[in-house]
Amino acid sequence: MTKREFQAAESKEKLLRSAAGLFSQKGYRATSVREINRSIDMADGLLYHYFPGGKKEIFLKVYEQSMSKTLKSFKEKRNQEDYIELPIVQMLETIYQDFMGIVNENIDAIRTILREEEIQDEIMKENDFWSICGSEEWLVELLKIKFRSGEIREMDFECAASLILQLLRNLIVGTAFGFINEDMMDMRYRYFEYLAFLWRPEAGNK
Amino acid sequence: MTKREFQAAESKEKLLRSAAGLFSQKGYRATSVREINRSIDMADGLLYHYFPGGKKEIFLKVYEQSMSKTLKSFKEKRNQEDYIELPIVQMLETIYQDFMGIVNENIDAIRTILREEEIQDEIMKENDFWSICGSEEWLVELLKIKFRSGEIREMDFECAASLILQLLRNLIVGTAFGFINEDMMDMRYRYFEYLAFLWRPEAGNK
Amino acid sequence: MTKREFQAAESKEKLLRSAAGLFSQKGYRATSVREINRSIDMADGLLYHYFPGGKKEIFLKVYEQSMSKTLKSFKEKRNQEDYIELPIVQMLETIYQDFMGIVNENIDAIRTILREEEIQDEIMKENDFWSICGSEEWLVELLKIKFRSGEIREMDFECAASLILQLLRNLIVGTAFGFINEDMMDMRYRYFEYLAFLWRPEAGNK
Amino acid sequence: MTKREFQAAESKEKLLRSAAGLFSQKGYRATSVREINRSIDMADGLLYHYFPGGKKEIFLKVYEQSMSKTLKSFKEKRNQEDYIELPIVQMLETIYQDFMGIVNENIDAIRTILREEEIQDEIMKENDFWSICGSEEWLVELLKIKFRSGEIREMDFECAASLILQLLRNLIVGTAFGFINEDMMDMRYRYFEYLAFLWRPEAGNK
DNA sequence: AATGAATGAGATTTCATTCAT
DNA sequence: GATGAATGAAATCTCATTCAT
Repeated sequence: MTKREFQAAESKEKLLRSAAGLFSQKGYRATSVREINRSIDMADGLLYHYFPGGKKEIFLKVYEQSMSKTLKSFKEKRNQEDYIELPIVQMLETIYQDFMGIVNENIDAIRTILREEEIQDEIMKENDFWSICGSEEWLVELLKIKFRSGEIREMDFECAASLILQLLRNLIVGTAFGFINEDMMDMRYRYFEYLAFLWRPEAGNK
Repeated sequence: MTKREFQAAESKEKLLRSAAGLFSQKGYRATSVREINRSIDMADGLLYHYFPGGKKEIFLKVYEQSMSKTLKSFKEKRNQEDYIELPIVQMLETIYQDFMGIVNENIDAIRTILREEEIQDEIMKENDFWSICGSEEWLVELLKIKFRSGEIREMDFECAASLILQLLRNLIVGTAFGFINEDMMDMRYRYFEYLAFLWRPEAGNK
Repeated sequence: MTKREFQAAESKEKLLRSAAGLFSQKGYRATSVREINRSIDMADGLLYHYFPGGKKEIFLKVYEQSMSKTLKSFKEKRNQEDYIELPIVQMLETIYQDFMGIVNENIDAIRTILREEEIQDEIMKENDFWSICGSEEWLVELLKIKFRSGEIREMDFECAASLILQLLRNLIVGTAFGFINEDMMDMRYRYFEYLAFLWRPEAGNK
Repeated sequence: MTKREFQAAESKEKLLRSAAGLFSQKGYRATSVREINRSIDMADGLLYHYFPGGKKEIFLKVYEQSMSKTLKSFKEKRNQEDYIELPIVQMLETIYQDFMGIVNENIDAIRTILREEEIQDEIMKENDFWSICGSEEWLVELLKIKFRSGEIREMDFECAASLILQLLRNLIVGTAFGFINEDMMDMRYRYFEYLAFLWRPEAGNK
């Protein structure tokens, strides 16, 4: 890579970073192309050199970059078998930690996409955004293993998995829109214990 | 009320109705003041006579109107004691029905407010938007009554109530952003049965 | 008409005049909307108040105004029966005078329209621009009358009329593009005498 | 010529060819420098190496090339003495054929130059564009020869020649601007016969 | 109360040209 | 010779808001 190629790549990267920041701060519509350029002292025309599609293209690229990373992370997590060894409460807490870690890293992109009607459809269709927490099979399997090992009682595992994922999805949106506060977060351990209690094998069956 | 005052009130009402429709259809930024005026054949300047704060004021008024209705509805529902008589599954279904009925009536306003960052903070602060499903005490009480009557077992009732409300809150946002599809809706009865199963008094305790 | 309506009409008229002048001076593409506004000290947005279609609409309106006047003038001229009384050379000269008078009044519009590929098709189709010298029947009739009165000999009158109209059309384009100079204009009397000579009834037939 | 010089000449030629095509297709203003470069896969800066005057210079060079060929062709034609042998109608048709052949080959350049006001003056002044059909002496001579051989009668030969050239000039512009249709073209034989008829030596003089 | 003409800042985008590499 | 990144002026158009009538 020559010096020029490096500089070019850097300029493009700077544009993407600047755009990502502004988009997440102010949203798509409220961020002007001029602002993106000014924030990195770049001439107005250059953005169209790197992104001929203009504002829309740079937004989609910003998203693509961030979202593909996120989606990959989610899939990797699910395949890990670390969860099996843990007792129920710790298992739920670990899933939560993993999930929220990824969400927090990408919260800006998630919030921005959710907010921009104009652009949302294109992104949602192409990328199946909500699939990130959609296919619940891995969790169903996990619960069944726990059942077979006698840690939890028999029940509608699909329902259980689905409800847990709904809670996780709620975390994403809630975090993005700021209606989940610290108190709610801190209550989670109590939630997990409550679930573990409900799932406990019945005394009479022992 | 003089004839003039009546006319004025009528004009204001027409403005609010038209604005509400357009805001929910296209969002705040994408709706132009001119559009609002044209849709009811009103001169451009007149809007500032009724709403000196301009577009922003009219948006806040639209929201206020819609939200205060919504909040009132929620509170009324919660005070009803119809839920007590019902068996668990029916009780959950009825709560769901009541809740979704109100959400659906106000879904446009909800969606618009969630989407418009520029304006959201002002609204959220003033009105404690999320309080609509926040104070869970009424549900805690309900569950306790059910416990006392022997329909459900003892457990962390605050946790149980909180989780149910989280699910309801998820429904609001999910419906607003279109990521809850029919299938998910239809699964709810299975959810309710699953919960009723988990809550069932243990056989050994009888 | 109130004072305000008058002012509004005046503003619109000023815009049209300014646009017409600049378009004819520099052409459509080379004239900027800003220039039009600056030349009459008008705010940039106002043009779009009067002509929501922007630059294209104002151009078409300028043309419409000018062209409809022109087309009407041409048609009126042709219906006049003043030509019949005149001897051949004077008749041709009078037709020429009438024709060029109209052309000169509208030469800016004609030149601009001819030049602007982008816009030409729309105008040509809607208005049948070249019809202004197209239907030659009136001239054929005129020549036949002259023949019957013995002033000219028998010949292919349609050809004769068509050629004369081609010369007139040439005058329009030539004047518009500046390749007809004064000398050529001054030669016209010689042309007319030449034609009169060619058309003279043959000596042997007398 | 070194290899370098050869490459340079080749690059220049490629630029000119591509530019000529694009200019004639879309006009001067509507053709961007970038388009020219892309069409031959050339770096943006290189055009200024070969043509320091930029877009304007390349346009003038394109025109020069095309126009000088055209002008040369016209002059060559006029010097040919093939016309003398032919009877009047065939003579006119042959002149027409020769003329239109040249016009058609260069119609793109002609149209482009006529359309681009910005550039027209420079070209017209330097090259006396309309001289291509201007000096009518050759045609005057031709007609005089025909008179002396008894094929046509005496008349104002300069007028006759001038009128014929005006018709030819009309053909150029009409073809360039597309207001000469097939029907008009097909009528030309009738025109020529009409002229031959008018020019016929008078019966009584024989 | 009502009108709509007027304002002007600001948005996105294009493009000929320059210049360091 | 060749590259394409960088520049920035300028173009068209939108829109919330003001104000004379």
